[in-house]
Amino acid sequence: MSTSGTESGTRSRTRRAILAAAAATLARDRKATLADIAEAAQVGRSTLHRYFADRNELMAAAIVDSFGAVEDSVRAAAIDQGPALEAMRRLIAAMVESGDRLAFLFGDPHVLEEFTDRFEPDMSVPTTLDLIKRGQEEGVFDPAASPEWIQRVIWALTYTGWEAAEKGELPRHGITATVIRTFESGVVVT
Amino acid sequence: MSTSGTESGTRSRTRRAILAAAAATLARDRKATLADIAEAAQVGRSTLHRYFADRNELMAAAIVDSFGAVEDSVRAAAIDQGPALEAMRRLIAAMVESGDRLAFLFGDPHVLEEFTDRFEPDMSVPTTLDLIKRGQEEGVFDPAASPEWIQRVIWALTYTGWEAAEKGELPRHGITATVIRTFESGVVVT
DNA sequence: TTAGAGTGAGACGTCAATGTCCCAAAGTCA
DNA sequence: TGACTTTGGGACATTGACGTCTCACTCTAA
Repeated sequence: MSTSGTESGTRSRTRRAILAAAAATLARDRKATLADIAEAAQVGRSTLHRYFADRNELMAAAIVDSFGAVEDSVRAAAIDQGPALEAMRRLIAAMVESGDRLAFLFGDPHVLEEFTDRFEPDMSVPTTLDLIKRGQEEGVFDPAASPEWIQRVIWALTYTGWEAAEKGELPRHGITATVIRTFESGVVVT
Repeated sequence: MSTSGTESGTRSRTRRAILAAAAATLARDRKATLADIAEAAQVGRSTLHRYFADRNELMAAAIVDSFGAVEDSVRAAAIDQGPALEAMRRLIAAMVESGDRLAFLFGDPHVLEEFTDRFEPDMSVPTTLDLIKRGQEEGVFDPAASPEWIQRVIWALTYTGWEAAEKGELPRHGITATVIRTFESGVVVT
């Protein structure tokens, strides 16, 4: 069960299917049972327990996994390069792409809080704040808003876009543009 | 137990304490047990059951109650009067004031969905969507954004403001101004 | 083909939350 | 004060989710 050891292809695939199903299922229903998750992963409940002894272990692993997925996506956006405004657009696009994972991680405020000690200080969140601060220094982001507030707004709008698409109110391909537009200019015509 | 009958002052007070505690507690922890809610209401668990037979009944009553509280608050904002922009500012202020109740109602998407059939919206209260459409006709709200999207943005920002204050990142008295500013102008300096 | 890896189904036992009931104590009002 | 209302706390049974375990079956790689 050590993460360091090499896993057979089959086991590795099953493990990932469970983790992905956990994130996707819990993002849509926070009260989902382990049976629900196992079903979503097309796996028996006993198999799920074979990989993750208890709910906490699964949660911790799913958080680390989802966080890693989001990190990869954000890393690919290279948000420390180029003008802050353009970097922010790439960041938002990357976050929207990780919709499921983000909704799982941030949909329930308690999810992350209870597991903050399970993983090491990450790269993506601090760099988001870095990007915001850089943007403020460049004079493109509202200096009256705290970086923390702006970060919350990004999460909130991204989640809202994901949720709207989830309910069919917004086409998937339109999420990014809509979120970026609202994030940048708000809703009032000037 | 009929809602139509007159209730003694004591019972009425107890009932309201339970409903308010339910909304406040569930807004902060969606997994709160009935024992948690009873404790928050400073009431015995058996007393809670005396007023609400089961969890569903309590949920339904709490939703109706919270919805009514928000409706009252919104009605006082008279959002069908005056310029749409100013009406929107009053609406947002009213929503921020109802922070707890809104966080309870909209914090978990499933809460409302499961109980939509339990209550009818008060038709005498002008809806948020009406105000948004009016604003678009007046040319003050982005015509490229759907009214539903704008409504979601209002909810999301209000909730974010409430949450930020809840975690001490934002002073209570600053929520409204911050939410309005972000809602109207976004985050990018033009 | 064959041994071993991996799996599904399901039987248990456990546990926390729930819902019901009762009764003594405290509160309320005439 | 005395009748009536309301409450708190505890005993109890029920339920659904969990976690553990076994066994027969399927798949995979040599």
